[in-house]
Amino acid sequence: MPELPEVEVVRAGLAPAVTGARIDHVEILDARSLKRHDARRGDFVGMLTGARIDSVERRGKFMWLTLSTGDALVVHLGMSGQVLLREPGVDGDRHVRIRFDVTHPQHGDLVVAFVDQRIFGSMAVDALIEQHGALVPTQVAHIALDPLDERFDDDAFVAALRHKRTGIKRALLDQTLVSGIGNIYADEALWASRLHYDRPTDRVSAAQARTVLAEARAVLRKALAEGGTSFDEQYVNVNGQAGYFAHSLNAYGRQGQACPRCGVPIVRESFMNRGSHFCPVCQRRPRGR
DNA sequence: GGGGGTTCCTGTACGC
DNA sequence: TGCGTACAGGAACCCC
Repeated sequence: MPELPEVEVVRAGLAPAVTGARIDHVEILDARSLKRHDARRGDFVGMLTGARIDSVERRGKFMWLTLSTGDALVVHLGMSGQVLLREPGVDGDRHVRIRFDVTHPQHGDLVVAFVDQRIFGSMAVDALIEQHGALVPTQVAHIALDPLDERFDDDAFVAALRHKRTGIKRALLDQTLVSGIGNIYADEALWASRLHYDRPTDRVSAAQARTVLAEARAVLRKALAEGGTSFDEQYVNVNGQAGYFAHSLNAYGRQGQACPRCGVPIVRESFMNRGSHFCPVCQRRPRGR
């Protein structure tokens, strides 16, 4: 499931292939993949056809292609989204929702396929606004910077986290506080920090907040270096290849297996409609929870 | 106004 | 074998 490392792998693979390319043709195979597109701003196909792709950007789990028209094509992969690069005429990918025919001045013709089994992802054409000295789509403006962004303000994060009145995992998943972290890397960062997922944020010390931020950074960087986390066919890079980080997980998906630190079996609990994996010894449950 | 529960969606795994 | 059901979760949305 795409979190920051997976989206960045896709962005980095897409950028050299499509930067400078012109969008010749757009085909919508499933309009549900346009749920983020505001039709009042214009027709999706019409706003893209003929546009040149100038760059491929990312903030957190959102990605966007800046266009010569001044707009951006926003991409969110959701749970199962993929962006695949294909040779023209090569069909056969399942669950293709939107298909783009592009022409690159050096690389020639290319097909960009937006594939999404569960349709939690989507695409949209959106206006760009200036923020933090950069241009971002309006629908991405509320998303915080991610911890790998050099402009990320550690002190502000620590203060905002401790000011909240919620559990620490819920806060880590709050994309307006810090972006790019999803269920897998939240569990991993909390395991590395020896913090229980339901620890109240107003009872997290400044030192602990810095630790969990540092561990989140470390796990995101390591996963990025290994090409992201793949459990099945739901996450692949633009060439359809899986990442290797699943082999490096310490807590996520390891319920019943020994904690790599203390040997006690990892526990999985349902929390926020998803699984939370933690070591019951290393990550003590907060009192009264 | 912020916290937290619900909802969207489909392929896979599993039980009967 | 086949059917029904639970499960996976990012983020918008809504209610309190």
